[in-house]
Amino acid sequence: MQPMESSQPSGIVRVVVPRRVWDCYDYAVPTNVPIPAVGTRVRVPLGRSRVTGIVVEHLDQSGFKLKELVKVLDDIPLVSEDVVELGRWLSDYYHHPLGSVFETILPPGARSERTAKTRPEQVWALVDSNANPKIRANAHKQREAWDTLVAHGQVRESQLKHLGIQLSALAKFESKGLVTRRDFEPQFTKSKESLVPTQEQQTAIEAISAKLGEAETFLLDGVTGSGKTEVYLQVIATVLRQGQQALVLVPEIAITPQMTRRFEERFGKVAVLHSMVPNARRFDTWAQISTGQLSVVIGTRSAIFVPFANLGVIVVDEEHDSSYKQGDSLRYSARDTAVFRANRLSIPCVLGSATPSLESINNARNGRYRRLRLSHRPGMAELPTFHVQDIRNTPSIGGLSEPSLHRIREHVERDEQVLILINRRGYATQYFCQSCGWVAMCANCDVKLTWHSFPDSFLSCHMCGQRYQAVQECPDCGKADIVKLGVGTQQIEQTLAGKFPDVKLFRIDRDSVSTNRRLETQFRQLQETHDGILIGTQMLAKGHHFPNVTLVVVIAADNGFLATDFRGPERTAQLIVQVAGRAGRASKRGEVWIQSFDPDNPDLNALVETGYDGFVETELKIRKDARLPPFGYMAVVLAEGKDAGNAESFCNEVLAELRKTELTVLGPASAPIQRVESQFRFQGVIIATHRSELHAGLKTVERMRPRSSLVRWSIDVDPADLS
DNA sequence: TCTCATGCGCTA
DNA sequence: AGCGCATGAGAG
Repeated sequence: MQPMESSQPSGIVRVVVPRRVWDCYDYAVPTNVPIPAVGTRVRVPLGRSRVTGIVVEHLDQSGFKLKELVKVLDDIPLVSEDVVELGRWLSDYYHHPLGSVFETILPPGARSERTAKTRPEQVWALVDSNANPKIRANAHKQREAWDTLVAHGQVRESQLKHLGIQLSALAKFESKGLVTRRDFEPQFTKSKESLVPTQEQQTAIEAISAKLGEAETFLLDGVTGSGKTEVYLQVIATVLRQGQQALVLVPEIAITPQMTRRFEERFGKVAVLHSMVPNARRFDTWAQISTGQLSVVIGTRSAIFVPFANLGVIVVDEEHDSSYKQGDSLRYSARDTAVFRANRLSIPCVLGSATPSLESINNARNGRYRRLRLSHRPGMAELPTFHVQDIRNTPSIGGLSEPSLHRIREHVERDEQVLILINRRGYATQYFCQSCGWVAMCANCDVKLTWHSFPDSFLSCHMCGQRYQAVQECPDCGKADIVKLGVGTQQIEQTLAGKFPDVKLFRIDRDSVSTNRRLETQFRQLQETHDGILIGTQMLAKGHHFPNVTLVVVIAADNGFLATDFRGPERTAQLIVQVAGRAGRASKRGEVWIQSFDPDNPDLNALVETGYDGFVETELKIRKDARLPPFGYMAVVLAEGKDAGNAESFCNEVLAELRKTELTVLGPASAPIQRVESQFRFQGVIIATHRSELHAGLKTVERMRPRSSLVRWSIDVDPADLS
């Protein structure tokens, strides 16, 4: 591009830059360049360097002396106008710098100068499989390419590298009329018939379908096995018939294979987006969705930012799942963002869960959402019965009480499977000296180290990942009196191996199954056998079903019900109900026993006596009395720094400013984990009666800057936990 | 965030 | 004076 110092700009664009800044920057568009549309990536000078930004607005004039933009990177905008608007809302709602918001929104890879590929994938097929073309003897590459081609009949663009075929060879064959090239169309194994919906499903499908094109949020409250997915599928089928697109958010990729498979069987072509998809492909998928080449998208949290040409519905599956909340940088909730985006687009949003969050239940009660219930489980067992096992003054072996062991024996002897669920939240195996009380701690974080036996004995910090040797002698008193404290899956496994030497044990946790593939194998083995004991953590709550399990024993539930974090009880109840819902089949009703040192706990009792609905009643009352969410609006201010004094005093400055408003301000106090990676952490909690008060207050402090650049701070609106 | 200018303490 | 580093301001 030639320099254009004296030229009149053809227009002015306002650009967000990928920096942690609140403001946009204005640039002149050179005369011979067409004005790039809103959402287009542009290369612009910023200070001494050049950055890739996004056009967010067109202007006629600007009060600044403008520089010219260097290059327009996209022909079609990478970000849709509604996502540009979404970015503004996110910056406002989460009190986060606009530039940084767009860093979160854009797919990684968008910062390079590469343009996205919107052309569909190409396939080359042989015209005549018996053809014998003349290939020069020294053209080895061509010869190999031809042989591979003959072996495969046809090759896809994405296979070329793997097969070692060069594009130039294919081009040559094509020019000689030996191969033809066409756009790749995935085989449409003509839709497995949609299932015949139950009455309840039908009601839900009709209710949602009646509101296509309207801003309405549905809470699809359906017990495990009631067929929420079929409701999604049939609603989406209607949306596609109207020529629109659909977005399905899922919490984690570990649970998507089955979901994705079902969608592919029904719709053929489905775009999948998650962090394991390579950057370049994610980037291209974005572009193809924005041009309307792809219609159905399944993705994790960040898929909520994908630009759609014509979106018709958003589904958020397992809406209660905390992985929808991002824990750093822009601390957004993908579920709440989905509700907002759907509303703005005037399309329905469907939040599905067997254990809805208290927020969503409250929103359904006050009329913001419409609640649809699926209470039947076609072809499946009734939900198991719940019981409390009082383990005060009861002997226990390696975490399992005598009565629990007894019960396990009964079920095992009947050739049924047993599942042991360990509530691992904030609960791990610690390394502890019996003589002097020393506990192994991380040197950089104020966190007790977790002991692991696999692949060999070592200690690790779950905050920073640092590993330490598992010493035999106590570093404080020198005695070899070290024991491992706390119930871990390994310990339970050892106890059970001793008690039931003939029963096959399956242990499922992050230590034993490091890859998803191993996880799948474990699950498959488990489903093939009839007996066996399954020991695991919250990983068991997702996706898989255990038809032969008739007994679930829950260990360490008290950890959650008595947690200092106000969401502890909600999380624990959801975990227990989710796992219980995955056990049992039509012929055999299962039972769930929860071991507890605190059997009179109101939350626990409500859960056991009246199920999740009853728990919700009790817990909502507790939250209301304490003015906690969803009855109060909350934010957390967190300041971190190497120098504890600086971090604390800045936290205090922010809180002092907030105290000038009507808000309730608590703190500063050390964060529940006082130190992470050698940074001291202080936090304050802010509670408001009205959402608008909270935002007005935070607005007054959002742009504050610590005196020392070594102190970093953040605002967390609607925190998922207080740590 | 990144980059640069400024100014302070320290050394020589 | 000259270097290294912390601090603060500005970027269009």
